[in-house]
Amino acid sequence: MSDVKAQLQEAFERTGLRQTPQRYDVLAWLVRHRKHATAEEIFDAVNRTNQRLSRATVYNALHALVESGLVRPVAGEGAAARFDATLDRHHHFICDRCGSIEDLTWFDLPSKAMQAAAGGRSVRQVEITLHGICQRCARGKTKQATASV
Amino acid sequence: MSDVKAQLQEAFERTGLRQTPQRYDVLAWLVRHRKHATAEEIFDAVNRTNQRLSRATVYNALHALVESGLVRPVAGEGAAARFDATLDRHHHFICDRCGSIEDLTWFDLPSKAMQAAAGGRSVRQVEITLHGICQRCARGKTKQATASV
DNA sequence: TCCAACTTTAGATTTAGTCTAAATAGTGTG
DNA sequence: CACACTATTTAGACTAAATCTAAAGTTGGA
Repeated sequence: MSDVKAQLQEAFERTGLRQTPQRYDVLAWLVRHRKHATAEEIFDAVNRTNQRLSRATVYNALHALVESGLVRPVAGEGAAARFDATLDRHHHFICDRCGSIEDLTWFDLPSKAMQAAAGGRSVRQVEITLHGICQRCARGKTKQATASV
Repeated sequence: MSDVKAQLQEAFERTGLRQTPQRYDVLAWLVRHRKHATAEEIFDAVNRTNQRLSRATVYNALHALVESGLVRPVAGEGAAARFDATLDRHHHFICDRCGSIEDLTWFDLPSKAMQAAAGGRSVRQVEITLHGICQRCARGKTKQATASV
């Protein structure tokens, strides 16, 4: 319990992210409930104990936490937004800064290890996305950015 | 040109998806423009040449195309919707049927090949998601589903 | 203590995506 | 070819998710 508390505090310090009660609550909830929650679920849950917590703050907190690497956004379900009609196999690269998506040439995966990790589940498709800074942005020609949520 | 046309027709036949002018236009546009477009961009573009094309139809068409494997949804930018506060490394499994997200134990990737594919880009993080049918759904205990876009 | 920067808040606003009911198009059968 | 049946499209209303805004509240450092 207080173990977790210490761990979280340490995490905030380590990343240099200012710790506010709201951010702490959001992170703590996410750590406690290991499900992959939506912003709305987090809002509802945290709001139940901490009455006046604004929806916008949940989004702010999540942004900040993702930014500093303590939380990872996962694209599930209908959260697609972009489409790709390629019939050839390839992977993707997404730029943290400008959000652009680029195709990468295909490389094979360790299917043995993958099968093991998948357990009994039947796998239809594997999706690999690398995140980082694209070459345009690296060269400082940053156009603009829309931060990821 | 007409080469592409034949290829697309072939693709429709192969997947058994009924070919309609709207679906054809959407797929053709996606093939021609290799960018990873949003539904809105596709709507705007296709609508420019094919005047009366409804927004809903673009979504319908995309659904159908994704369903039959001709188009792949890519989660970019703000399209996250779910969050995950884990400090331990892991991969994800998303069920096509019920949309649930499960954690998979970590397995290493072929970093050599990956580096090569990444070219000069600096990679901060790698994200791996397997798609398929989860064990609950496989057992027929399907609760319900929200189809992926 | 005071200031400046940062954060939170409530609620309005924007945007993406879905839904609906009616019209249209396509398919197979006799 | 006519028929009935099913699938698809349409416009626009609707819903839900996320962002924005301006004002109020916190915080840490000089």
